[in-house]
Amino acid sequence: MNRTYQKPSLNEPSRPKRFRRGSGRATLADVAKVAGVSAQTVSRVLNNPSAVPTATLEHVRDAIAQVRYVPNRLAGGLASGRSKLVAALVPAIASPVFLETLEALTQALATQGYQLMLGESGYDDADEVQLFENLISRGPDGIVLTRVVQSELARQRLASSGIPVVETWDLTDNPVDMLIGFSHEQVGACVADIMIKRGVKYPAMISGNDPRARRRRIGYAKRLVEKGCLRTEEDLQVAEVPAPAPMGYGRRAFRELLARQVPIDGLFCSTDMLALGALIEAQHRKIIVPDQLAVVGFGDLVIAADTSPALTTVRINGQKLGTLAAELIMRRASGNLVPDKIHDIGFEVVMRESA
Amino acid sequence: MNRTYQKPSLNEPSRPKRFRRGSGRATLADVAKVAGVSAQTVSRVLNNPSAVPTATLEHVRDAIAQVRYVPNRLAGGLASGRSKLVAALVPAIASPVFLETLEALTQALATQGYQLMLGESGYDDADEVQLFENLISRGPDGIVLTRVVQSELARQRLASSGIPVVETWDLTDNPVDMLIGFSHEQVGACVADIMIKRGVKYPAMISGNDPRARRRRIGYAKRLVEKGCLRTEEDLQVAEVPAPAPMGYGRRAFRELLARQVPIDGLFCSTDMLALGALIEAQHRKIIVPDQLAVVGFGDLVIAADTSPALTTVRINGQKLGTLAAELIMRRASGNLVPDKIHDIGFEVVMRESA
DNA sequence: ATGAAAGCGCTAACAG
DNA sequence: CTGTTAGCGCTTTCAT
Repeated sequence: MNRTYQKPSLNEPSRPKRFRRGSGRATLADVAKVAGVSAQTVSRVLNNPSAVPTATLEHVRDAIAQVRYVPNRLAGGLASGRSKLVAALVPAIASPVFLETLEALTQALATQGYQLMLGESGYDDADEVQLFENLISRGPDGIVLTRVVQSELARQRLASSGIPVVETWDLTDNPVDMLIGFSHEQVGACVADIMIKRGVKYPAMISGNDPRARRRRIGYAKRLVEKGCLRTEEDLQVAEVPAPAPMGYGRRAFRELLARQVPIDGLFCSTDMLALGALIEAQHRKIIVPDQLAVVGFGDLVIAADTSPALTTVRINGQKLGTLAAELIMRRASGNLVPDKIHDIGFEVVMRESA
Repeated sequence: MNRTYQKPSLNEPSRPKRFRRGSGRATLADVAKVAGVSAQTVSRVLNNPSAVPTATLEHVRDAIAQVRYVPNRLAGGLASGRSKLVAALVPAIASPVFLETLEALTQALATQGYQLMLGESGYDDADEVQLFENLISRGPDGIVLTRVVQSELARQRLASSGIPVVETWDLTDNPVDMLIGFSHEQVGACVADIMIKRGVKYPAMISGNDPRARRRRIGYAKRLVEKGCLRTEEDLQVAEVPAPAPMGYGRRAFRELLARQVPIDGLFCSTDMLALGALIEAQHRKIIVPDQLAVVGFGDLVIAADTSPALTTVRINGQKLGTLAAELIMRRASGNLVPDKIHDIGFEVVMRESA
């Protein structure tokens, strides 16, 4: 009998009075009927095959193939409390900065059958609670934020949901739960050191208007003052642009900086995209990088190695970050506690030609 | 009585013998108890408020706030057959090409309370069926593919799942369900026309190795032959690079092309990233664009307007595509049929400086 | 090693 | 307008 299995017609006279039709797809019970076992055994074949003898295993798997059974994980998740869904929230999907993280996260999750839900938070903090509750209502086994939670209310709601949370791309002393990040102030300070080592006299910065870019700027300005390159932090020439900033903003911001008629020989851009824009504008104006102007970016996007001149920048290991986030959550989901809740993954200065 | 509502303790002596503890979070029933109504009424307040008088509405909403009720959509989805989840599959998350589409899709879905699940398919077609079943098992209300389904088996499985499917970024005569795309061959032909109009004598191409880039190439070569610019399609100078191609590949591919010692005065790059790479390499080698070399890209990434010279390219309205995909799926989910299953959204040539 | 029963939290269907 | 009942398809718990 090789015919395709047919679910019993819904119009059979024996159906109960109060009736709801299901999805029409094969269910565990259908497989069980065909295989001549109970639904429970089929479930075991799927979720814990080692508890089932080989003979039964094959038998049931044949039945699964025959009825083209596709599990319903909504039902499974409801029953077990484990949805195998992980939610991630990024400020802007179109921003290339988090792509590497997101990709690593997705891939690491996929290896264990987890699926990513993606949400967009925006750069402002409007309605954090609403945003989080939307995710929580989906019953994810974990939530990854590419930010630190802002409001106290949101913190409480997240914490009381009992769902593992990983805040990333930033450092804070009291994370909601777990944290993977690095110090933006230190990044700024490091870039200042590069400038100073190059003998830069007139430092400037093009900065996105998001909180983290601002903290890189503060670290940068502070160190410049410490080293005597600047009198006060306010003396730093800064052009601020709205995040997420496309390359064109970098060109324009650099023009604006030049228009101030103040000498500039060192430029820190809060993202590589902005740096690329500045580089292009410099080339356009025949300003020689790095001889006349040192340029440093942030992020080490794939483009950074191939600009002309190649961009000196700060690399965040987004892949490591994403993979680690996935690991922490999956470890938690499997019932294990995570020993280290705070991970400072640091950053790396990539010296190339532009500074 | 303003105390926070407490769920009855799980250790009460009256609990049934066979016992499963839930998530510990408040449920509809808890809200109902506090509000002094039935669970059904609470459900109506949430999903169909117009069917409930204002007084009850407020009453229930107070109770919801009091117990900090967050709905469980896994349960809701299971019961109603509508999960308010939409799955999207992109070849590579790190590829900027689909970002605009993805962002528009996410945002359009979010307006109606839908949530995106993101998956990565890769550029090869390994295990399409597996990939799709993974998504299907999550019970999404729709599936958006940034590709056309390849294998017949995968087509059947998708179709028989009954889930609305939107294939995008391509055109085909027999879509699984709905389709939003444009003709890659026509894009290639259009670019050829630009080249010819510019008087290009020695056309070349840098192309990703994915099927759609190849079809753009075919359209390009065909038209060049038709117009007598090339003797045969094989005469086109092509450098092929692996997709998804970062900018650096464009630089290298262009070098490779130049190393062939064949004259080149027109270059079509299968993506803007590749074009940017070629542009940078040209600048590096003092090849004047567009005077000595016309360059045309594809995609109209945000960078394209701000390269130097500004990049002439082909624009796909990713935002429109994403929004439309969301609309089609949501219309279907609300029970309405979609009149037009195939949407050719075309493309737009954006003339800038590079050609 | 396998099965039966109970229930996860919600909504559809029906009845009032 | 509101409540009761019966599932959605699965896993947990317990019994064999």
